[in-house]
Parts: sequence; C-alpha cells; structure tokens
Amino acid sequence: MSKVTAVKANGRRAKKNIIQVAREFFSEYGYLGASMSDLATRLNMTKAGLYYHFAGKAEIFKTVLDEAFAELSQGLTEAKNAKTAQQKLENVIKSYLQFRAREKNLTKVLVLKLTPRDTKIMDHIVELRRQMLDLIQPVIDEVLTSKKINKPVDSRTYTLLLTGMMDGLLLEYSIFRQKVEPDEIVRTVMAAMF
Amino acid sequence: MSKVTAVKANGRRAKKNIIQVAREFFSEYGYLGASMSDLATRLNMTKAGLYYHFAGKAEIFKTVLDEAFAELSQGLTEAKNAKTAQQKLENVIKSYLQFRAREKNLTKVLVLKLTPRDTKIMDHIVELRRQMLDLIQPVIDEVLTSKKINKPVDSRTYTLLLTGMMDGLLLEYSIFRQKVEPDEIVRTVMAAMF
DNA sequence: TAACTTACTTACCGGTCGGTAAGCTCAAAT
DNA sequence: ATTTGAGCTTACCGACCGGTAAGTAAGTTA
Repeated sequence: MSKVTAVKANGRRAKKNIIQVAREFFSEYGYLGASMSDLATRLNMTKAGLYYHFAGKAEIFKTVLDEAFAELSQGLTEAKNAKTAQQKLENVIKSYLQFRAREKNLTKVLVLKLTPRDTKIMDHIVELRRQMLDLIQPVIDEVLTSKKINKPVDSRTYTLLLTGMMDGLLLEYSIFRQKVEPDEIVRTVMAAMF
Repeated sequence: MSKVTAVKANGRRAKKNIIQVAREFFSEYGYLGASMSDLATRLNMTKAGLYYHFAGKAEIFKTVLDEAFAELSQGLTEAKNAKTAQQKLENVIKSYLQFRAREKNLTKVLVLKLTPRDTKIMDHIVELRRQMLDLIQPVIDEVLTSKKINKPVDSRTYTLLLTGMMDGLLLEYSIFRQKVEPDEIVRTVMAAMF
C-alpha cells in the first residue's frame, strides 16, 4: 500500500502556515468551537504535528490574537493621518468594521464558560480590547469638540456606544446573513451618531 | 451506608423547577457551555432524571427560550402604553435592557459551531429575534416622525442600530465588570441617538 | 394486600475533546 | 556511508459530552 508522504515543510514556514490557517479557523468558529484535530485536518497533518510546533491550543490562539490585533492597531493608527477630525473618525470606523467583519468570532470566547486555565486568554482579550478603545477614544474626542457637539455623555462612553453599535450591527448582519458593506455602514453610523 | 433519599417532587412542580434553574444556568453559560450533568447537579438530581421529564437538552433550552421571550414580548407590549412617543421608546429600551442584562447568554448559541441537529435551535432564535425587532420598530418609527428627525437611515436599520448598540454596551459592561444601571443607559442611549 | 404508576438512580454507551509518548522518515551534516 | 535531528505520524490517555437501558423505591389505586 502506497503511503501518502506529505511534503516536509521548513520550520518557520510551517509555523507561519499554521498561524494563517488557524486565524481563519478561529475567526470562523471561535476558540472553543475550533478543535485541534479539525485544525490539523485543514493543514493536511495530524493533531500531534501541531504540538510539535506549539505548546498547546492556547498558545496558537494567543499568537493569532496578537497578530490580528497588531494589524488592527496599525490600521487605526494610520486612519488618524487624515486631515479633518471627521475624516479621521470615518477611517477609524471603517478600519474597525473591516477588522471585525474579517475576524468574526475571534474574541467571542468571553461568552462561554472557560476552564480556569483558559481564563488567562480572557484576561488577554480584555487587555487588547482596552488598548483598542484607547486608540479610538481620542478621535471621538476630537470630533465632539470640533463639531461642538454637547451631549451629556463622556467620550469614553461615546466610544463604547460606537464600538458596541458596530459590533451589534455586524452581529445582526451575520444573523440575517446580509452582506456587510463597510462604506454603507460608515455612512449609517455617522448619520445616526454625529 | 445510609442512602440519601431525595424528597420526591410532584411532576408539574419538578418540571417547573427544572425550567427555572435551567434558565439561570443557560443564561449564565450559554447553550453549549451549560451541560446536562451540571444542570442535574444544580437540581440535586442525576442527569437521567432530566431525561424523564424532557426529551433532551434542546427541548429544555427551547422551553426556557420561549418562556423568556414571551416575557420580553409582554414587557415590550406594555411599554407601548405610555403617552408620548418618546416615553414609549424609553420604556422599550429599558425593558429590552433589563431582559438582556438578566438573560445574558441565552441567545449566544449563534456564535458557535453547531451540530446539524442543533441548527434548529439557531433558526428558532433567529425567528424570535425577528419578532422582537418587529415589536420595537414601530416605536422607533413613531419617535422619528414625531420628532421630525430626518436621517438618511430607514427605521428598520435604526432599530438594528439601537439594539446593536444596547447589546454591544451590555457586552462591554460585562467584560469590564461594571454594574448595569438601566436608567442611566436609557439616558445615555437616548442622548446619543435621538 | 397486590398491582400498577411515577419519579427517579445506577451504570453504561459511543463520540469528541486537549494533550502526550514513542516511533518513523528523510534531508542535511559529518 | 553513517549519523543526527527536525518534522512529523500512530496510537494512545483521561475527561467530559449528550443520551439511554434497566433497575428501584415510594406513592396510588383496585
């Protein structure tokens, strides 16, 4: 019987490849929904092979998470290069929406019961989320002062409202299987909130 | 060895009790996060005992879901008894917030990979959610026309924005472990959106 | 008192999970 | 030509999942 001899990958490439596929997989199914054996199958290897490259599921997930959030941070930072405050905000919203639409279920671990070991992951997500809000808030601030909008809501809460709104909207879209069009949502959100 | 002889419960009472405890349990951990044996333990009985009263996990969950949504519907309908359009909306928002704050993870099945059998549950949740939106939308409509707000956003989208905003806000609150105060959130949301 | 029903418990099933130990293969270094 | 070690695979482990068959104790009826 002929054996299927998989092409042996270079170490770094293999790791990179695992992270790339894992990212799509976790984004689609969430942390608990994505199993190690399914991930291995997607990579045309066995589960044990994954454990050669990574210490465990949590490590793979953390790597994916850090990579994804680094990209989001970069996107948000670049968005701030626009001229007007309003333009900055629109770019920020668009950047955030694109990120969330792509990495749908990456941070949805929070919803679930976790084993004590996995609560570390939750803490990590909370921290990343906090950093993200810190990046967005100044832009909100700038728009509110430049537009002289005087609402009885502080800018941190306003940031929470904005991100919450976008997350909620994306959830609704995914529930009702509607296609997400960032440009349209940006207009909608801006019209409703500013 | 002395055996612990549990007090035998009356049939209807037992069922009611199961649903009540299951509701808290599912709300806390979500559908997949709440296991049958854990539920049984909470009820001081064994897993098999549950299967005497219900055909399976999905049936218990569906019963819980229908009961919870029936209460929400009633709350939303009662909210519409207020005099002004604005008052109606505030009541609707408050009613929705209280429901979501209490039944945190009841509808969070959506996020997860489900076995083909369990997709029925998802469809059921989607349908209940649609009904809920249908209850809220007319109130939004009334406020928008009464306040003569002319935003380039149709009222269905506006409803999605509102519920999304509230869901997102509640998520943020739960992440950062802040206490939810409906009255305050109502003011915040109204100020931001209307 | 005997027969029957209700409301369970005990003990198991097959399946999936994350994780691991030990062995195999093949390319590069010696 | 031989050795070495990176990069896997095979075969397993214990824990937990939803679900079930069979037995049993207590209450109800005849």
